[in-house]
Amino acid sequence: MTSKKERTREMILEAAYPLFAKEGFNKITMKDICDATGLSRGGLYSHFPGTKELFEAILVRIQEKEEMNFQKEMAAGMSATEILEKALSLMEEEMKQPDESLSLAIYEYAGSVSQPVMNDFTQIGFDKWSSLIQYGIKRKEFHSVDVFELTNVILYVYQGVRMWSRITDMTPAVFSSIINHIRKELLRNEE
Amino acid sequence: MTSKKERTREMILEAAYPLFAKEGFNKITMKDICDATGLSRGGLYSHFPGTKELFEAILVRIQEKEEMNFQKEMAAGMSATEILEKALSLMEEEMKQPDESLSLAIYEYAGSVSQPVMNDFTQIGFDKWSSLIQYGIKRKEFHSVDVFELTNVILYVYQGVRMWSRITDMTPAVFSSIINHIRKELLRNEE
Amino acid sequence: MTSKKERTREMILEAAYPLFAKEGFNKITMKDICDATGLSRGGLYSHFPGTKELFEAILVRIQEKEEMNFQKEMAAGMSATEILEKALSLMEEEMKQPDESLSLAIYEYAGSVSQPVMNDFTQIGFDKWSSLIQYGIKRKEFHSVDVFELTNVILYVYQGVRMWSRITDMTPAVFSSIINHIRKELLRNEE
Amino acid sequence: MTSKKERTREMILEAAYPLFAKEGFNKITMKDICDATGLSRGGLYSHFPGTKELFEAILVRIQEKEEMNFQKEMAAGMSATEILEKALSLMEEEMKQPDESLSLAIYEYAGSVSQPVMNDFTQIGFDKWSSLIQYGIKRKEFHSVDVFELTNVILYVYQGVRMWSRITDMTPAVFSSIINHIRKELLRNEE
DNA sequence: CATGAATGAGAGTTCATTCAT
DNA sequence: GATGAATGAACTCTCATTCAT
Repeated sequence: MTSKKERTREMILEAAYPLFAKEGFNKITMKDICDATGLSRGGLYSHFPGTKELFEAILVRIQEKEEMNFQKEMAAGMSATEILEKALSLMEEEMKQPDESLSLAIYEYAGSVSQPVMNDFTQIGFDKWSSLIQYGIKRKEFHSVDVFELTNVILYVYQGVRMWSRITDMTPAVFSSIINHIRKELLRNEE
Repeated sequence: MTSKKERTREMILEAAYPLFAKEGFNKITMKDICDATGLSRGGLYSHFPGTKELFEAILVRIQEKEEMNFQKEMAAGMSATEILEKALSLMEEEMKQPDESLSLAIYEYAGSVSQPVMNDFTQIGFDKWSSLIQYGIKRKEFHSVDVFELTNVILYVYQGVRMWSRITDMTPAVFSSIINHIRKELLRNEE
Repeated sequence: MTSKKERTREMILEAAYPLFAKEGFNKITMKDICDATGLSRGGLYSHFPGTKELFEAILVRIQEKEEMNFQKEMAAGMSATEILEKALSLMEEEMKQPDESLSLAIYEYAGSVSQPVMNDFTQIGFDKWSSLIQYGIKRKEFHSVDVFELTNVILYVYQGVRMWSRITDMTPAVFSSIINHIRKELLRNEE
Repeated sequence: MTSKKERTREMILEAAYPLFAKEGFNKITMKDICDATGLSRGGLYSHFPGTKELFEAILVRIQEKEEMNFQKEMAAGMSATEILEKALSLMEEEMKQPDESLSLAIYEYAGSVSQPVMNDFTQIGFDKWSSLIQYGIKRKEFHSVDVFELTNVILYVYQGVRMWSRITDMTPAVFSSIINHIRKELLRNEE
């Protein structure tokens, strides 16, 4: 059974997530998190020594979730097309909810620590998509595209949209045009 | 002759730009800008009432520069391919210098004002690329791609890279793969 | 037992009173009160968000004290003359100690908030004196004067003296002449 | 002919008066007076070294006006009753216009200089009323009241009303009750 | 002289962080 | 442990005052 301390920790991360998603990293203070969790100053500090460490804990949780993707499906022999469609749907859904994106917070956080801490993150995303594309090509479901190139395009166009959708009015048509582009690049029958 | 006030104002913007580019919007304080310009508190405040307004002045200058693009070249009848190649070169150059990018600052700034101030910005970029692509298609230099779709991909993959290159180690190979993707989508003879 | 917070709050009010009495409202800064209380900036601000609210807390305490006057004595059937003499003595004492008067501070404070906050104060003073005069008249101890008129005279001549004694040299003879005037207006046997 | 410098000086005093009347002494800054006069910082400073000296210049002008009172009328043999009625009318008018009163500013100013500077002011007012009352008694128009006492009452009840009328809602009935009291104390036929 | 850009001291305010209870 | 009062550093902002133009 998880200890009380452990549960409080989870509760804090849960409560802090929307704050960071909404306001970014720099604007959020320990006081904000006290207010959001209902914990006292001292109480919060006994769990996390600062916003930096707290945010890192949130990142770790996300990373754990991200890692679980595609591997199972590919191992189970699911069709590449099917995996792709599921992934694109999810992507499109996420694009539509910019308020739940940690993007801004991640950028701010990464800018406030000296060294490139997001390398792992990028690597995970890169591997995920690379392996899916290779899997699709091997199964002749996908065009034999340049894997490196298309992976980069997918990764960064997605990041670009998530970011800008927070700060400009962006219609769903934009999201689908992006999704569509990716699909067309990969799938034969869409030609 | 420009007044002294005007010259000081320009000097402030010049000095503040790299600060915002390096640290983003939220982290920069008026004091930082005092230090960077050598002005006193009061002196700086007599020019700008806060970082928000100062940053907006920087944005206006950028926007003015951005607006001048492509139109002249197209009006002069320059080949679409040539314009594209120049633009892609410039893009690649900019990708290599994440420290000079205001991206992070713009995101933070946009998040700290209530509503979509960046719509104009996006519109300008969109129009620029849309018109170039249409121009290229009309001149049979470009594939007859979906203009809306490809413009979006170009815009946001560029923004994604600029942002993400600030916070991860990104090799030049990534930049060229992106540039290459765009080129291939548009130019016939690259197929 | 009163909480620590409560006790600190009282201590602050106690320490701030003489500052306001001596210097008025506008001249006193939160820093002055920090120095007077020995509290740090943050400590003081956690109790009061500014001089305005702090001063209001002082006013509330005074008002609570003021409200208790005369009612008990009249209810107990004490002679009007006796009550009056006690009140006049107190008044004369107060006139002699301009440094303890909040008058200036109250004027400044009242001028710095938008609308008539002192109406309650005036009303309390008015009721107090009105009821005493009526009580004295009913008991045939006082002349049957115009209650409204004499109440106003008493109230404002007192305020005028308190104010003006802060800023000119005023001899005790002035105080007694005022006190004497009030007494003569009310008491039969003084004629 | 008055020099230009002289006229600017007068203009400054004229423009500054309503500021002090409305806001008191402490709240008014040299900047406020710059704005009100349209003068530049340097320009204003070449006339007055600070708000203190500027306000003193205003006080001197007022004092000069005050001094001219009653003496002429009494010398001309005008009836005491008539002089009194004129004075009371003026008083009542002034009470009705608290916004034009410098009272608050004077109190603040006096509190901000170390020594009692308002003695002259008080003396002038005292002499004015004392001599009128004596004049009226000598002419058998006034009751033979205690001159010292009644002069004090008149002076301070007036100051009290002027002050409080700025900060509470005060009906005209209050003003007339005060005026009436003074009249009754002095005039026989009002008995 | 007048102007107004600039200085610099100091007020207001907020929070990360500590520590007695 | 948890609490929340208190500290103190740092930031925003305002003006009296100066001084080059």
